[in-house]
Amino acid sequence: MSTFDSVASPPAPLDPLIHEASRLVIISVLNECEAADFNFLLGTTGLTRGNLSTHMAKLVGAGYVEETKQFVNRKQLTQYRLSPTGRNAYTQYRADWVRLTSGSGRGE
Amino acid sequence: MSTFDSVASPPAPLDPLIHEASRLVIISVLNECEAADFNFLLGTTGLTRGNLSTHMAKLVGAGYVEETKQFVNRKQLTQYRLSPTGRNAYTQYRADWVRLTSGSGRGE
DNA sequence: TAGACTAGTTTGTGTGGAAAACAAGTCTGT
DNA sequence: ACAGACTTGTTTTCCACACAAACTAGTCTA
Repeated sequence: MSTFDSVASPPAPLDPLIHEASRLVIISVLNECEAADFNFLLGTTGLTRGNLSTHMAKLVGAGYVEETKQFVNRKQLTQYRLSPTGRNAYTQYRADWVRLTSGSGRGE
Repeated sequence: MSTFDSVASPPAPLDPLIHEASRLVIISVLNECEAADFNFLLGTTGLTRGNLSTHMAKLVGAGYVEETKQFVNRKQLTQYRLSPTGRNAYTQYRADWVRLTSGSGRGE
């Protein structure tokens, strides 16, 4: 038996889908704005189209974000909004992050 | 010219060296404990040896962590501590993260 | 109807994180 | 004193995923 066998708890694993930097930006934007379209996110996040597209696909695929596609003025308009699941996950993520960076509950 | 040209500020880029989940755990542990040895980090982070080794190498390489190797009781003992640079970077990272997740300064 | 623009998606590529394999040294028993 | 197990890390291999370039689909202008 080593000195450590199960002394310290394995830290809360920080939902990778949210923790990834680009998606964290996207989600935090969506958390403020009730809904945001593709171009707005493009501007606020600074991502390329391809990148934004794949990240959104993942978030939608995970059920964190809801997608609405429509045509306005004969143009495609894709809008995104955080789902309740996504909002919960984001809240959970932030709590985990704070706990992690504040020393796992032992107090600073 | 598109609707967005430089409307929203490209968000603060969250130092990737710190943001990566495993290293974030490591650094936050080091930020509490004045110094920690390899096995202690192994226990608290839950990483494998190989993994921990490579992450520490990166942190040391970046100057965020200082490494001290010695022999105690004929055994190798490697200790790590956050450097001033690392501590600053960590502080900066946390500030960036908070700003990001609080809505880029527009206030929640 | 050709060419440019908008709005997004799909496809390659390279980085880098995770675990397996390896290395170097120590201790224990016989 | 030598074989085998254990400790303490390091190196190597593999694979997932983020990024950007290329592509697709539709609209507008001349």
